[in-house]
Amino acid sequence: MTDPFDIPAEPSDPQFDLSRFSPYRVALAAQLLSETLARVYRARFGLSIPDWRVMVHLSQSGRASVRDIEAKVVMEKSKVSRAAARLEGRGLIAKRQSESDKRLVDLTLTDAGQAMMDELLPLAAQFQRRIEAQLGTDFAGFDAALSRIIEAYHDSSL
Amino acid sequence: MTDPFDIPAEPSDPQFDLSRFSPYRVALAAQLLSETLARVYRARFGLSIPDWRVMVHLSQSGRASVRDIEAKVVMEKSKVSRAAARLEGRGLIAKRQSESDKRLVDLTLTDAGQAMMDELLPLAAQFQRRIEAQLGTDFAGFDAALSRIIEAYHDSSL
DNA sequence: ATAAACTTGTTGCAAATGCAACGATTTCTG
DNA sequence: CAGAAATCGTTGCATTTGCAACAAGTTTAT
Repeated sequence: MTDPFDIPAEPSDPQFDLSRFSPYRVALAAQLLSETLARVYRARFGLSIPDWRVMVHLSQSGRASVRDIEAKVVMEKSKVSRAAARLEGRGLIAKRQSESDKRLVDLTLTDAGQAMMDELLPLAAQFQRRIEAQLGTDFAGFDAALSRIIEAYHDSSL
Repeated sequence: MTDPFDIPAEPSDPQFDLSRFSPYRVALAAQLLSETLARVYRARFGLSIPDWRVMVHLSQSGRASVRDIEAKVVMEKSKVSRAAARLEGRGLIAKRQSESDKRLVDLTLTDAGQAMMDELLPLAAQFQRRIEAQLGTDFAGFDAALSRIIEAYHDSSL
């Protein structure tokens, strides 16, 4: 990927405003949304955000290895591994060595984990609807912009 | 309990898609942008992101207390305090007790710090222009949406 | 067939983080 | 004005994080 600063040079504004800097604004929005959600996850389900991401991914994919999750939800594999260990300890997921490739670990939700997600996912869907309502007509551009950013910077980073 | 691996794993809520969940997408975009920038800050200036935020805020405000920075850039005060200690150790900022209120600490850039920002800020401005170019017509809605999110969740969180 | 190279998941370790507690100061209240 | 309450910045502590190293397993190349 090209150097982030490698664009045609122009006279730079002497006035730089942090509060208008998009990377800062995105980080701030992410932090505020995460904190709001994390409070609910933790209070109602005892889940950290890494825990939550693993659970949600498993509820979608049905079965996944640590590596699958690492790639799909963009978390360090050690973070995934530790989340999986916690969740297994709580009986929310099951871990098994894969038959086809014994390096891999198959992760699946247990019945208890499935039950938790049946309760949790509607709340997440509700939150999503709330955000879309809050953003109104700006949501389309917002979502499109996120897609662009995620695609543009995906390979250049981990 | 049933063996989780006996059952062909089924997604519990086909309606919910993590990759479409806005809080997740914002967090991912923030992470990718932060990693891209953090590489540059660290490689070229030896600054972590907390360091960078403190430096940028000081270059704007000229003088600020830990409390000011905590509020403006939404970082824990201990994080600000430690960043300030690091930066003072490197001679990039100066710390002194405030005259008017002796609980406060006045933070200012040193000449060395100012020189670093004179080199750094044009790169940041360049990066901002690059993002705006990448997002094209979606940038307006994107930026408006960020404003709404930041405002809506600002008080409900920290 | 076999050694080298690579992949996967876990763990040790150092650094970063969040939170609470604290001393020092200032402001509030009666 | 005095005592209580609040604010500010730092620090101790436990937890979390990222990175590198590692064992176990698989693929590649000769």
